[in-house]
Amino acid sequence: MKFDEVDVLILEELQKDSRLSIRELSKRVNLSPPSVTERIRKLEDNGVIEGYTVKINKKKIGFSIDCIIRVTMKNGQYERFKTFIREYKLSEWCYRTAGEGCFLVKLSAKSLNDIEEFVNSIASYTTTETILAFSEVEINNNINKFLKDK
Amino acid sequence: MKFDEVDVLILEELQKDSRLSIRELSKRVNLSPPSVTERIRKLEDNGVIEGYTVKINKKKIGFSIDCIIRVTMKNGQYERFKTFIREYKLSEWCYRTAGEGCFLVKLSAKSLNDIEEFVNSIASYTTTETILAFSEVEINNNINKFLKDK
DNA sequence: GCTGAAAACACAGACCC
DNA sequence: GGGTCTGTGTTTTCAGC
Repeated sequence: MKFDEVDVLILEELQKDSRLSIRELSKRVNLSPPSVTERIRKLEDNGVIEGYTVKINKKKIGFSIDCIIRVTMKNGQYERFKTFIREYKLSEWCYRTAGEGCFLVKLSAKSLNDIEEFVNSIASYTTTETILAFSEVEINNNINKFLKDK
Repeated sequence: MKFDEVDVLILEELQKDSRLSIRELSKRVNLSPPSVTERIRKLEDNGVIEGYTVKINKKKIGFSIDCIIRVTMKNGQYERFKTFIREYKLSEWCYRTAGEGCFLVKLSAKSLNDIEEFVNSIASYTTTETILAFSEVEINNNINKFLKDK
């Protein structure tokens, strides 16, 4: 798809605040409101923009422990695990991985007990390695970081 | 903080589409627009709502490889690595971890060559284990999943 | 890509339950 | 805590260029 600097500017501004009005957005990128609307529509149609969401601070609502768990299937029951993890109440993301282990899962938990429960609940058909996160290193995720210097 | 079902409903709707107007939001949660505005303001002030952002599909803009790298420092140069990773052009998130390894880093890359470059660039003071992601398992991240059944 | 006018919306104040 | 009304200014949308 076509994709110019103005599109990147729009994505940057929406990344910082997706509730910005079209009007304010149009001022920041020096275009008229209808033009900005049209560009956003195209980015949505192309699937570059998947949606707009709110960032919720999980720590503020009691989920103070982040951990990543490496899950290895004992008997190749991949689909069983996938079905389970999609709706598991503490799961945030999950990747099917190459190398040691079969899945990498991120949990957001209230206590270590939550994590023990998780591990126990899949222990019959998996083995696990639990990696506790001490802290998160804040990363610059501005889309421009990925696209510049080419 | 206080936190009732209506607050959860508001967060759910904003999670699905943060560009909703206050009016539309108020219809969906059966409250008047001023009340919804006030609740959102409180959620923002309390830090539960950290911000509003756009979901960008990285695959659509050429970043088709996801990988997670376990980084171990040879000489404890944690700050050096943190400073590096914060602005590294392919990094998406990073955790300081307990257990084997010191950091877990997620990269979004265009090619395996990108990943080789990353590993090479920190090889002098770290050792790494690269975990390629075959695919992502789509997780239900509705905030209600975390809060229900208590 | 732009403008311009009509319709929809957000916000603030005053007031009440 | 919640709701309404009303006024003001802003924003979106759509037609036409």
